[in-house]
Amino acid sequence: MANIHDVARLAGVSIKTVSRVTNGEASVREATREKVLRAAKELNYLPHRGARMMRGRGSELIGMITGAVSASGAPPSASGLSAIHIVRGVLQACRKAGKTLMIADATGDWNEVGQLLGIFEAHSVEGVVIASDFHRQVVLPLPASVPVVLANCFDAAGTPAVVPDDYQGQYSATKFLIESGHARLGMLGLEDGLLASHLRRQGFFDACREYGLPVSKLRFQSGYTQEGGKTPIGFLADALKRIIQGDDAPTAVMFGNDLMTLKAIPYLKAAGLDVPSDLSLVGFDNDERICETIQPTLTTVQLPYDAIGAIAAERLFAMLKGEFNESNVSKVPCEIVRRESTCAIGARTAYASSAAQLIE
Amino acid sequence: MANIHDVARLAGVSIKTVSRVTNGEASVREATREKVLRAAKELNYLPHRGARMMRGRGSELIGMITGAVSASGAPPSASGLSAIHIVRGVLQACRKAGKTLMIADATGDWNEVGQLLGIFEAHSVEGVVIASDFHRQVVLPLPASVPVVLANCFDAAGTPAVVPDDYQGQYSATKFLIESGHARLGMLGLEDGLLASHLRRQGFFDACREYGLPVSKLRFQSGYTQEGGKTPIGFLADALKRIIQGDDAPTAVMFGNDLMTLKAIPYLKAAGLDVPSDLSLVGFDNDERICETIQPTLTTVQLPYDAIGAIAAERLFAMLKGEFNESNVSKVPCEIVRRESTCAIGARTAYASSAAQLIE
DNA sequence: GAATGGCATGAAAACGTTGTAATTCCGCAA
DNA sequence: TTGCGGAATTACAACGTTTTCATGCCATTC
Repeated sequence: MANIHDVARLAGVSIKTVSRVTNGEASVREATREKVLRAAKELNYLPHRGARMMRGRGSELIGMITGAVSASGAPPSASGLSAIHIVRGVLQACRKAGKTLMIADATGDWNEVGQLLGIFEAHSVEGVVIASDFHRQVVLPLPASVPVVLANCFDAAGTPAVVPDDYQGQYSATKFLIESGHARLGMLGLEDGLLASHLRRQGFFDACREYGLPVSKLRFQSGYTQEGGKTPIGFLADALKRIIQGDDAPTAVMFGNDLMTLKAIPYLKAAGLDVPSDLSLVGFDNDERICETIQPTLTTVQLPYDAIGAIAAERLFAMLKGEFNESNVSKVPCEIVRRESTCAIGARTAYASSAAQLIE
Repeated sequence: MANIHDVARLAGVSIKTVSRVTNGEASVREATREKVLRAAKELNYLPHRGARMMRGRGSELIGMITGAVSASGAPPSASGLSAIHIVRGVLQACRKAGKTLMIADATGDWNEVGQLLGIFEAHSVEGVVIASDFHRQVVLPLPASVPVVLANCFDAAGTPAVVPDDYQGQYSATKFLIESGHARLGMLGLEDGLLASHLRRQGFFDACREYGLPVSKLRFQSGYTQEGGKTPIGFLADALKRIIQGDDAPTAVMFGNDLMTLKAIPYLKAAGLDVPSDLSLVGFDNDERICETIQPTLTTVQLPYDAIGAIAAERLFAMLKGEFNESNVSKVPCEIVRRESTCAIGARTAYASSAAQLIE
């Protein structure tokens, strides 16, 4: 393969001029430029990538570390939504910006991140997006020598991060229900200990307080977990029962994710409750495979993984351009997606408060 | 990032010795080797790819073109299994071989493949794996100037390809049922026109003929489709009804994928049929999110996407080493995965052949 | 004891590109 | 003509690795 010297010789100029032309720099006379281009074409010249990398030039390469690929197909963990959506968001942003994405899969082992960062660096990526499978705080093997943006996670060191606004999401959903006329609400949250669980509970309670609704601890249940893909149906049913039984049973229940909402529906049916006329349901995640395919279609809060990925990538691009970023953690709002599983309280038919007793 | 000089300094040797160690060359005393490795580890040293490439080594970079990422979250298409599993297989093989994977998403548009190949080439990848979302024949924008292996698809030009053996998969499943004592079989296949649909139908019929079972066209239904994520439940129910009604109703039914099996179960229940005592069910794909979580767990034929990805990558590596490959298309066997939805015919209880009439 | 040869190691060159700083070119005003 | 300023161009030094060749060391052989 011809190199820059061959082209320079053939065109009768110096190698630097060839370099200028191939990089589209200014200060090259048109006649010279054409000479060089002709020579390059004749020799079928392509700049050697390795040599370019060595000079630290922009590689147009973005790295991404995720566990989403190896987790694919496995039963969902804390959030029902696959982090592959974050990958998708990053991919789209990269494509728009003309960057190429290199993906490394940490197979869920956060300890591998350091090594993977090294590999990316060896390939001279311009920057790296590190995505977590769920919203949490992490510790990076610092200091990373390439620009890093965290997606769906954040650290104590102040690394730029993009996370979902779980608090606002649940707050908005609660507000939406209240403004639809619901005065008694229930919630079956994710397992305790998760950051999302904590934030959403807070959003739920705050919205209730703000509207003067009684916040009954009884109507908030959590701790729903999944062990090795098997859903402890019994637990779900028990928690659900505690939420919807009694005289002042809620007219709407919000869930930790769409999947548990899906699993709850048979129990509600067994209890003789119609959705949404007897009970409005609100999921979380906006997993379209669930929300759009069940009957009735599911109103839910969107966990904006696509947007998180896209925004993380854009923040990275901004950093690469040297733009300074004031706030370290961007919170992406979780919008409510209205479908058929909720209705205004006016349209609600009689609610058999004792129906919950039928559940076993 | 530390470079070879830093390591050499820390280890108290020359850079050449470090180079020898990192490349596994002989002629390094064990004590020296250890010193170097320790220093490299401490500095988190990784050889710079660019510099390596300049010395004529490969980039250790593999490209992959897929539509799986952009398709994630969307309702499944022809096959219920996401092609992300193929990505996973490729990723694992790459990791094992010390290669780094670059992923480009064709967003389902096959016309983009040519352009993406160009981008990969500009990044001097050593080779590319192109994966299809479903088993089919494709046309490449030839000639690609980098080695290419096709996964889950093939072309007429004889590009090396790795595909699932749909014929053998359905043949094996049929044989398995027959040898379990089932003498009347039904099948609800994928939509017509799909290659997989054709091959599996052939496998089903051939196995039946081989064992002298009557092959009733009536008991084979196909054409099940999905439009924009909405499942035409009515169609599924009708086809199912045609298969299981009548006096000589089948004792086992095989489906085009796990998802349609899942959707069929409520109808079978409504018809008063117990699975597996009245009717054995066999899915296709081995989508663990479905097979392992429904009751009873689903016996199915594994669509070996992971293996396809891994084998495609390994064939690519072999090509890169200059190994010549005789056969162009590798067929990966589809193994049956036994779970609870099938039973031997001896264990079968009385079967109400008229039950199908209850379905509406 | 000196010469030989094999092994472990090191110094310096080379790979192809880009960045830096210096140099040449060119048109124009003095 | 000379001087000047800015544009165009060039020479040369990096970048981090591998390769080539030279060297030091030690045991073996004569």
